[in-house]
Amino acid sequence: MLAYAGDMVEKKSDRTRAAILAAARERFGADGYERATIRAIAADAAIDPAMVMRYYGSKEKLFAAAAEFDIRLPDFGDVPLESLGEVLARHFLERWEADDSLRVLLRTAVTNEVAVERMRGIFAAQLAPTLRVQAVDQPDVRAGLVASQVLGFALCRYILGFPPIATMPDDEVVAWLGPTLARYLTAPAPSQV
Amino acid sequence: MLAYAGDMVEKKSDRTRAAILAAARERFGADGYERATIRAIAADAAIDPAMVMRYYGSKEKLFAAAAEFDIRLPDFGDVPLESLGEVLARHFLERWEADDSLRVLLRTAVTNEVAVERMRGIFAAQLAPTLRVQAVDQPDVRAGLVASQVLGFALCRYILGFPPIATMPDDEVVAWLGPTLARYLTAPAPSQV
DNA sequence: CTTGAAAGTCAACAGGTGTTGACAAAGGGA
DNA sequence: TCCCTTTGTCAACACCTGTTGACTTTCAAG
Repeated sequence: MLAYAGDMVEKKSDRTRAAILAAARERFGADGYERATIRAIAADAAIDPAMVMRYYGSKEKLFAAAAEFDIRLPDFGDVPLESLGEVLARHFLERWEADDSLRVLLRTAVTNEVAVERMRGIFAAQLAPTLRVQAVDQPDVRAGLVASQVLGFALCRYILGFPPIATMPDDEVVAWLGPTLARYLTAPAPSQV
Repeated sequence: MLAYAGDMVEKKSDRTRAAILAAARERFGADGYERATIRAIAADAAIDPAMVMRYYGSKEKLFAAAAEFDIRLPDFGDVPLESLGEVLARHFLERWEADDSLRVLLRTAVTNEVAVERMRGIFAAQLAPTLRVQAVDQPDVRAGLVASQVLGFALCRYILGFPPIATMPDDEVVAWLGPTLARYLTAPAPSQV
C-alpha cells in the first residue's frame, strides 16, 4: 500500500480531509454552527457530502475537529506584570488576525457548548495558571476579566463589525486595551461588601 | 363588538399575542435564532403554531417584535465625566439583569443581522451622541470601546457562564468595570502612528 | 335565534437537514 | 492478469423546518 513501511506517506485521502476541514472552518466561522450545513461545506471543498461523514463521522465531530487547534499561550513567566497587559493585548490581536479558528470559536460559542468549553480552556485553564506563576491574587477573577475585554473587543471587531472598532489600527487597539488588561492584572481587588 | 366605541378594550387576541411574544423572547434568548423553532415557541405559549403566523406573519417578523424594546438611555448630561464610567457600569448591569431582551439581542446578534443593527443602535446611535453632549473627542471610538467591555462582560457572565464572572456580586462588577469605562471616556486618545 | 366576524384547530405542503447504505471507479500489490 | 483496499458517487431515508389553507368553534351584535 505504501512505498516504505514505517514512513509517513501522505495518502490521497489526507488532501480531501484537509480540504473538508478548511471549508468547515470557513463556514462555521462565517455562518455559525447551525447555519453551516454539511452540504455547503462539502460543496466548498468540491466533494460529496457523504465523504464528510466518512471522514469525520458526524457534524458535531467535524466541528470538534474544526475547533481544535493549538492555542497554547507563550510563556509569560518572565514578563513583568506591568507590561503583561500590553503584551497580552498584542498577542491576542495577532492570534485573532492570523487564523480564523478563534473566530469560529467565538461565533459558535453562543449556541454550542463544545465551543464554550474550549474557549474556557484558553482563559480559565491557560491564562489563570500563568497568572498563578506570577503570584497574583485571585487569578481566576483576573483571567475572567481579561477574557471579558478580549472577547468583547473581538466580538465588536470581527463578528458585529462595529464601525470604529472594526477599522481601528492594531497599534491603537493595543494602546487602548493594554492598560485595561494591565489594570485587571495588577490592580488590588476591590473590597467586597 | 366592543362595549364603547373609541374605547381601548383588550381583545382576547391580545392575551395570546403577548403570550407568544413572551415565549418567543425566552426561546430566542435561550437557544438563539436558528434553534428557537416556531413550534417550540407555540408549545411554550400553549397555542397552535399557526397562530404565530397569523399574528406575526413570519419568524423573522416575530423576532423583530421580540427584539424590539425600549432601550433609551437615561440623560447623562449632568453626570460628571469622571463618575460616568461607574454610572454606566451600574446602569447596564441593572438593565441586563432586569429583563432578558438584551440577552436575546446578544445571543442572536452573532447570526442575525437585525439584532446586530439593533445592538449598534444602543451604543453607536445612543451612547455616542450622549458623549457628544459632554464634548468628548472621538465619541464614536469611545462608545465602541465601552460597548466592547460591556458586551464582553455580558457575554462571559450571561451567555458563556465563565465561573468567576458569572457569580461575581454586582458591586464588585461595578468596582472592576467602572474605572475601565471611565478611562475609555476620559483618557486622552492614543497618538496614532 | 340568526348571522358573521374573530379565534383557534388540524393536516398537510414543499423544502432542507444530517445521515446511511448500496454501488462504481481507481490503483497498487500479488 | 486478478484481487482487494481505498476513494468517491448516487439516491434515498427519516425527520424537522417555516408556512399555508381549509375547517371548526366561540361569541357578541342584530
